[in-house]
Amino acid sequence: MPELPEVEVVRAGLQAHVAGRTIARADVLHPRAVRRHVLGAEDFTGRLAGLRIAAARRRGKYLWLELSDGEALLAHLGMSGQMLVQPGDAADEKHLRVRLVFEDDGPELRFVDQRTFGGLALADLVEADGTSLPGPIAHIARDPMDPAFDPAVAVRALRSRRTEVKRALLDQTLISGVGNIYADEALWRSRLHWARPSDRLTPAQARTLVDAATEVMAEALAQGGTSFDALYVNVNGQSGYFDRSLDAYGQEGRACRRCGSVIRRDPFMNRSSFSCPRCQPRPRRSN
DNA sequence: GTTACGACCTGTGGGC
DNA sequence: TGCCCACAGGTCGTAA
Ligand SMILES: [Zn+2]
Repeated sequence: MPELPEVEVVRAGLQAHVAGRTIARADVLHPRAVRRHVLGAEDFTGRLAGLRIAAARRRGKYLWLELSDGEALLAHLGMSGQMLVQPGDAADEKHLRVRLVFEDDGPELRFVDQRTFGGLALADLVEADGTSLPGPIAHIARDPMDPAFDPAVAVRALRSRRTEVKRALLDQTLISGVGNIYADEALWRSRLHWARPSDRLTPAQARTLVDAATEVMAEALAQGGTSFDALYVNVNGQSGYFDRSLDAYGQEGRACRRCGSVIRRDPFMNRSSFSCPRCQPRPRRSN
């Protein structure tokens, strides 16, 4: 699903609805949802009972709940994960994977995930570059909404890679939070073709791209994120509206808003890249 | 260490 | 109706 703006919408919902509450019980309904918790589902549920949720945090597309014992409940939504705040008497969702029940009388927190690429795990917090992070994601780069994000660092990282610029932009260890939608939008705004060699971008081009990614994700967050269907929703099951503002992603056959050319689709990493043939010409060889 | 690819899942929509 | 294929907001393990 969910790229940075959509995950941030979920984080804010968790902060509002579960921070400060104490977990009474956790149920794992599908073992694959906790496959990253190496000690297994029993250990996972056993250790959560009785812990209080202090805060909901995020880096890139990863979320975590800071717990009262100093651990973190780390979550990734994968392609189809949802965090839903639901009354306990609401019927189980078809793809309900994990349920958290609280000691108060308030609603449950449900992790629902059709494709099961997402998951939850308990992890220790570690110190990385002056920031407390769950150990398993200590290698993930800062995202553009991080107050300590340094665009110059991201520019250097992108230009150090011998690969296509879109591959670099999607590499979460260089800059985090960008996925297929916002990569295509940032490239369109920067007038760069996705196959341009990342290490041959000028510093100014790379900076334009980083700034475009930052801006498009901020605009998307203001619209509640991007959603084409009921798979991508906030904790109350509602979709965002940024799909109306997309200029490239999913726009094959439509006119480019800038030049009127017909937006094309190319196969890319078993998915798609959308771009404008005139604004984003294919690289010849060396640029 | 870097890079590229298929695997991991479930579901939907289109063509025949 | 049904079958088969293409495709979907992501990462991860493996191999070169
Ligand atoms: Zn154009």
